[in-house]
Amino acid sequence: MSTERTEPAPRNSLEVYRALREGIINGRFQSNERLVEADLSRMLMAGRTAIRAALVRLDQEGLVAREPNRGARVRLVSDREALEIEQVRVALEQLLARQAAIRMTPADLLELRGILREMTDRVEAGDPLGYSELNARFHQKIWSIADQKVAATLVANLKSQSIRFQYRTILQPGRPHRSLREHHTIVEALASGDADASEAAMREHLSQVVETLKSAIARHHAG
Amino acid sequence: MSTERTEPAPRNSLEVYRALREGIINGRFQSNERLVEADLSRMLMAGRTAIRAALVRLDQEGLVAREPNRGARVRLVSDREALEIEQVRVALEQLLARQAAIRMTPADLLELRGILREMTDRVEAGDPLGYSELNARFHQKIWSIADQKVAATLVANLKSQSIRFQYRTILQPGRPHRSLREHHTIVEALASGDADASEAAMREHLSQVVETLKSAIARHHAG
DNA sequence: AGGAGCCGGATTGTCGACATTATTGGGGAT
DNA sequence: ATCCCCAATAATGTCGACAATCCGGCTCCT
Repeated sequence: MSTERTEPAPRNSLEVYRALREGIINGRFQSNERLVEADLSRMLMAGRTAIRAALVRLDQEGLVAREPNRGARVRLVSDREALEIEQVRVALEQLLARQAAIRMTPADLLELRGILREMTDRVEAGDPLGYSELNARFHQKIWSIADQKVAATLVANLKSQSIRFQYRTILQPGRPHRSLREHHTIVEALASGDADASEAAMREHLSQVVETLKSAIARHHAG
Repeated sequence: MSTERTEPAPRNSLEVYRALREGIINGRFQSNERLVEADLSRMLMAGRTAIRAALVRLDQEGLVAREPNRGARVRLVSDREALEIEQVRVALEQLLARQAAIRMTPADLLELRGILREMTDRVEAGDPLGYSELNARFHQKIWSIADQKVAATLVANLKSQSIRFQYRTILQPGRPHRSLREHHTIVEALASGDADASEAAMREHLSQVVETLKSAIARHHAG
């Protein structure tokens, strides 16, 4: 009973893939934990073939690492790599902000402002978790406005890889207010339809996150 | 004998993966061509299991498209998507140029200048193919200087997806000389260690490619 | 003639068994 | 006691066969 993980028994390989993916992202599998095909097969009530296909996919996606003849384990992303990922994310979100500025409609703007207002409420209510979720919605809305599938997909993938680090960076003292100001700036730039300004605002905002992450890592290494 | 494709008989799934990948990128498989597992199995002298694993990987990589129960085919990238890919590539190469400016050593600079000189020779010799190859080496060198695995991997993947379009864009009248000038500017910026200037120079250079691609697509739709 | 439904070939998805490869632990020689 | 080699074990990689699914054409009924 120690390894009781009551899953709703997926059968085909797609469901296995989704179940594993979720399990990794939500941290139900520890980082660097070995993923033995036979075990997963019993655990998820699926054939080894399905497990195998799912692992190959997750490997290519960067969530698990597979070594030939030595099995798969949950991929551990180093501090260094987390930083790289965040830097790439900045670059891509700049592009998305730029495109969003070009394609934005009045309806989109209204929705963004709505999210922004909610975010303000959460900050005033001292609800960092709710704020964090709205923050995600804010950015996703921009992605959908930009209408760039390639970039959006890549960003989403990167996010799933670095999810463990996010908690560290978001809960910094003084961050919420600053973050809120930055989001305001972004919306204003988008509203004016200025692509360059939007890109710059997004860069400013996310570079902040990168710096926070950098110092968090430095502190982590020191302490 | 119509389907004679003399391959050196790969056996394990890794080699199958590589062989298929190469075949797709080099255009030995037409765009949108169906990839029937049994056929590939015979053609590459490998079991269907290996083929299957390779196809899953290539699917996740974006080189083939698999629909459930309907098989796999070489993924056809639309004009629209090719443009998106190129835009993402610009964003990533900007980041790489910036990092390269920071990490560059004198030895790196020497090597870059060497490549640049060779490129000049090729232009004067009127050898667009050799120029194109050197161009690739130039950019790869920058990636290796930047030392950012995440971004470099993504760029490499994107390139393999859009390879078919590249031929169109590189062989434009007047392009070589302009391209050469832009490369010079990039090297100078890198040499001065100015991250912002390097990023801007790279952006200038690749935006040019994006514009060329845009008009090529427009022309293609018209004609 | 036209369309719904159905059969047959072709192809993918899944399973179980077997071969191959790493790892671990013990026994023997020095 | 230490090191090396080798068997035992556990896990992955591969294969062949079978089940499920899809596509085409055909029939049959109206």
